[in-house]
Amino acid sequence: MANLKQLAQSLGLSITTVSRALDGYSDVSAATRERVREAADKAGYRPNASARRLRRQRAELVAVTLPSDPGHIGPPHFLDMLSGCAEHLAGAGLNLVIAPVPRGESELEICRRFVDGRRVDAMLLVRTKRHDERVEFLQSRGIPFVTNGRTESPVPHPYIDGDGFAGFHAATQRFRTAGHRRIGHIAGPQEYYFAHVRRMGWQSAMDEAGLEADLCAEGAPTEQGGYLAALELLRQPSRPTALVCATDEMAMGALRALREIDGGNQISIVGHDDLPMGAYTSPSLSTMRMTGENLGTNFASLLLRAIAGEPAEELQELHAIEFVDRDSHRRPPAAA
Amino acid sequence: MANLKQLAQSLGLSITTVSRALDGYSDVSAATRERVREAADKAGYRPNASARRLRRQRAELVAVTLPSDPGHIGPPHFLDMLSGCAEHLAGAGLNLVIAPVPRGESELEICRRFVDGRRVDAMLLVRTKRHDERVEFLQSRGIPFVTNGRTESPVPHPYIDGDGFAGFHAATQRFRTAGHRRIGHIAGPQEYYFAHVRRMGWQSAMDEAGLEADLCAEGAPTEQGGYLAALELLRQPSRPTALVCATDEMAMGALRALREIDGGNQISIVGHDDLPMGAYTSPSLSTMRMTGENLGTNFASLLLRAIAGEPAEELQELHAIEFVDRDSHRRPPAAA
DNA sequence: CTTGACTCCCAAAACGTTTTGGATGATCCT
DNA sequence: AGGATCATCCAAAACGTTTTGGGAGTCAAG
Repeated sequence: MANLKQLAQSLGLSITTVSRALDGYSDVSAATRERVREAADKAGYRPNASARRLRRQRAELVAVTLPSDPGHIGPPHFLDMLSGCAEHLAGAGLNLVIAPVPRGESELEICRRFVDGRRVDAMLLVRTKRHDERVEFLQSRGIPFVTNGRTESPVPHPYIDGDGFAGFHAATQRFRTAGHRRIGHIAGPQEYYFAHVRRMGWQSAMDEAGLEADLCAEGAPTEQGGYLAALELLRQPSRPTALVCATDEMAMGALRALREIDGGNQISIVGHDDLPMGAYTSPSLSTMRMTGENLGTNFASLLLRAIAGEPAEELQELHAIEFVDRDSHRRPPAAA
Repeated sequence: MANLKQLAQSLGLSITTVSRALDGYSDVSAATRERVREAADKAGYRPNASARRLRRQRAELVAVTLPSDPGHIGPPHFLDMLSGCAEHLAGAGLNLVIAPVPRGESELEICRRFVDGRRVDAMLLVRTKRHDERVEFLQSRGIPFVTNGRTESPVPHPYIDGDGFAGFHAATQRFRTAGHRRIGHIAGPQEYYFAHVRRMGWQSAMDEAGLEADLCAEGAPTEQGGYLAALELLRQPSRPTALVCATDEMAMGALRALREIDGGNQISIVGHDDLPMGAYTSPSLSTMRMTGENLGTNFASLLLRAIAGEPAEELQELHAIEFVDRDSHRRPPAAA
């Protein structure tokens, strides 16, 4: 309610002393420290955030950019992630601001606005591209950041990601072991790292099995994108008997396509992300998910360490992918 | 990159003139204005946000508190809402910070921290209670805010809400018209306004139909809460033949209870919120949703008007509820 | 009595803006 | 010529902190 000056005046002390008393410095006597603290409490004093920020040259803020394209908004538990992340950051005196990207503006411009206007001390990036200009920009500015998802940047940066390659490799092998030979892949836009690496996982498993990796269709990372991509694969002369889909949303679109197609209920399918609604589709959607608890907290602590100056190499977390065993992947391999 | 002083020095002008040139004041000649603008562009100058905030005595920030209890995180499209809201606010130079509530701290304390530390110019509140201490606090401080959901506060405040009373009244009537007589209600915690008003809607429709409104069970606003509440109702000597549920999550819990109970597939059900996954349950979940597009944008513009000083009475939006016609409400009324 | 160490306090600078209240000439009117 | 008006510019204050670099005073040791 009041400011430091008024508080100091009412106590007959200097601004300096009051400030230092509240910050717990040892060069103010225990007695006055107590006296100051009491008065501050009673007055409901809170330091003015803007003033402190100006003086300390820190924004006490971290921004996370939210891509506005539908289907690009990241993992399903994104809000939980944000919430956990914000909570952890708050413990370190940082607040999380969300930076949506308006139509017509690029994510890069948003980063620029936040960073060059010194509005933030650090940034969080989601849905990284293989070649990500936001990453390059932040690196050029030397501002700490952590990405959710890797990139192909030549200079290392902190990230947290799931091992999509291994996950999709294993899922493809699982189908192969079950007897499938025509295993298709519904891929996301290949400029995204996650989409690319998932496709590589599928492809590598196909190669190792000596199977041709020709049943691949790419689409937008949405229900509709998955639907269209699935239709494309189902029009092929020799249909797939199993589909490995880049995301659950795409998998749900693929399920819709399968329902519309004769014999579609004979085709196995698996997605990725473990969207809650996957448990309710029919058949319920088998899927994969990143292991490790509370992505948000993890994300936040990586960021805090990055701010503290730890080198990027020590701030890279690659988590295993676990299979979520439901019904949609158990169709007979011979049919279709 | 640079600051005003350096910019001024390099141009041989005063700080004042540079500042005013950039802000487009008319007391600097068109020629110098242009010259300054070019130099600023080339230097990539952005005013330091903290300094501006301190001087202008505005935080340029708005906070929204996120309750951390599971199932309390508000509407399903909450993230979309936040995103739309943040985007709209950004147009007015305001950024949106999310303020999660850590365990052991109350939402009120969070509000206090943000408001008294002058970290924000305004606040957004979600999941209001009938008697909401956050609302009282913000009113006492005179800081602008908008709630998502009404309260019973004696002094009016800006809000945006769906007409839950009418929605649940209509849904109950719909069951009555279809021949149901034993229509139950699965209620959310009654301290929440939305939960209370939805219950009142059901009750009033029952009263009008001359039916006894005794089949009501209250639970946490989660899947599990709905499950438990449904079991409670199904244990009654005379079971309900239809259930009106406070939220979709609770309705999905109720569906689970029905699956476990003999004859449960004969009981009609309807939820509220239009969660995306409701389309995939079996039976697909009939539900309700608030009309009006982009809640977030709406929310933001109400807030901007509140900041501009419009009286609260003109900033209250009550939106109609529309029925989402799927399968779960079409079970025969006679069974069970 | 001096010296040094120690405790407790403070004045002033600095952070980078925005805004107030002129100052300086030039131009125009009478 | 004298005054008024206008177009440009600027010095300095202010916003509320944190931090630097001491300044008194006390006390114990030399």
